Amino acid sequence: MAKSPKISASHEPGGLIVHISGLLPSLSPAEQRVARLVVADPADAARRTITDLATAAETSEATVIRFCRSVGMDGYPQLRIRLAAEAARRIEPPDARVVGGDIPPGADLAQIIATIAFNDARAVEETAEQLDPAVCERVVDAIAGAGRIDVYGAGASGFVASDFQQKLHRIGRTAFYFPDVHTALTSAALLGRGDVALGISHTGTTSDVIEVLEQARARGAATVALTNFPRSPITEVADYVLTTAARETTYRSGAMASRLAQLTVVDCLFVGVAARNRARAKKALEATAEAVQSHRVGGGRRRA
Amino acid sequence: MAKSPKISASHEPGGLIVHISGLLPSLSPAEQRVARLVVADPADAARRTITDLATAAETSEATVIRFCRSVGMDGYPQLRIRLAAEAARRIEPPDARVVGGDIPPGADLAQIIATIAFNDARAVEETAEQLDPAVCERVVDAIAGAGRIDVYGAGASGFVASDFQQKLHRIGRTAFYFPDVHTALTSAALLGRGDVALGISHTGTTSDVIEVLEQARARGAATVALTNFPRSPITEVADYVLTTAARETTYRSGAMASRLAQLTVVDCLFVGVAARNRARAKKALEATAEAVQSHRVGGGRRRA
DNA sequence: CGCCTCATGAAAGTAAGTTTCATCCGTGGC
DNA sequence: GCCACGGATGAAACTTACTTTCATGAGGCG
Repeated sequence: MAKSPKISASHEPGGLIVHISGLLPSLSPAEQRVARLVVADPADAARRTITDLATAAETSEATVIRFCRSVGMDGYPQLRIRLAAEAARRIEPPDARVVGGDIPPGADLAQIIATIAFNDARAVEETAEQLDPAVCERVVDAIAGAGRIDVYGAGASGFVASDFQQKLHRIGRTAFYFPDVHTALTSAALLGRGDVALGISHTGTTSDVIEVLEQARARGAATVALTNFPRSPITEVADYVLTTAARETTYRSGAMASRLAQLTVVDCLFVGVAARNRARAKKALEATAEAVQSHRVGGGRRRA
Repeated sequence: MAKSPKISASHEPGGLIVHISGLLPSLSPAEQRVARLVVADPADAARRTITDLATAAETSEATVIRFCRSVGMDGYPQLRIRLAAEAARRIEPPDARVVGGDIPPGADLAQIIATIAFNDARAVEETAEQLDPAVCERVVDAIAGAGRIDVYGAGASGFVASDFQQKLHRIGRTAFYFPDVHTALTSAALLGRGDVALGISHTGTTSDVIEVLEQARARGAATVALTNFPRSPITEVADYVLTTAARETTYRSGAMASRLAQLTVVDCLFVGVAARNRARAKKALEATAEAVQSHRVGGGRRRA
């Protein structure tokens, strides 16, 4: 299979910290220790010398340098400066207790709400910051010109996939979503050049989705991956990689923020596609809105 | 003037750059050359090495160090970091063009992304702000103690409903979602005291959802409405009303931000319920996570 | 079991930052 | 005119930080 050059976001304009946490699972254990220190307190890390940081991470200077390279820096001094800049830009979070992403056992509901909202909003913002408009553009082009679009996703990502399918459908693009792997595989087998397959997986390791995307690619379709981890397996079967920037890992915040981030990306694609043919998209949307009108009761803000 | 080892205890409150330009006249000629370079482009200076900067200022490294001391720094690395931080802070924050909520016809993708993310994040934050923890508490209580939970929603809200159902199911609560009105009505008819019915409708006017909620209420179940409009029809059949705060109205931003706001609310409820029985919820989540483990590739980290 | 790949830190090597010190230059006193 | 004197300055010695190289060992695969 001819592997076309993969397009992914190699830039990390918005947040270095976010970028690093996205790469975290693809790092070696020792590098992860360094990464965690850096992410936990960027300003502090910027103050440390390389030897100091190495000691704190219980590893050698060499590993710290490797870590720098892994996240795309030239060397330690560059990382230091970027971290300092990042830390300065970072606005003080509203409330320390809210930041951890984790919710303390004794938390009351007000606290829970604040924490979740903070993390959700952050995920959305940071995702947008690190999204590469150029890659999006290519994906939008592909979707806008596609004969058919298949959207794949399992579990929580399945909802997002399904949502995107519905959106595309509403503006008159031929799009499908399959809750079932077998059906999805069958569909992928029928894709061809000019079609698009979009696979969504937060971890990037969902084998079902990867498998289907692989199939689609083998058939000549353009493949797009949407994941939180830019070096996860799913990116290897994708022509275009779009990443979210949800930092949460704990079970409670679980897939929550990542879902919102995924939806944000999907919305951007959707609006991009709709903008390609504004008039037609608008007409289609109005038609579909009208279709459900009879299922609305008066008294709302819509016409009777 | 001149140089005594330490003049003032070097507190340069507002800006390092400002501080430096204030000291400029008291510096020696060679130091002034350095200072001017630094003030002219702090970010650039931060990137340079000491030798580099010395050369650019047509002086020696020693003088650069002297300059560092003169402005109250320990040495060159510290200056560099402070400069990087300073430069980062200087960057103009938001961007007026993004705030409007509407996307202009000629917008490029970068603009689209910024706009959507801004509105999405805002919707999440504002929703959290106006959510009434007391009402949430009651709803959480009801759900936590319910024999059965039905979640209703149509169209885009259907995804949210479905998502919530899945979440509740994962922590061992008996929850249902029905994509079809008839089935939903049937289910509602079987609810009773101690059960909970949650209806989601952005506009609050979706007759299908209202009808089902009404049915559930008639059977004695506690009814909860999640809508953006606190006086919409759906609120009339609900014991508890939770509202989102998505301001968007145009077709483009359409149901997008509202969906995220709904998800945020749903996540809050979910975490609230999970927190009611932390141990059991955790166990259930771990068990379900384990169940899908075999559908993930590369259990640990991925490619280098 | 042998081969390979990869992660890792010790140590060697290089570059950056810091200190020391001799020189230079202007100033003011004799 | 000559000579201290003191500050400014850069060359070079020196120290520390950063980077590379390489040997080792663990884990995976045939």
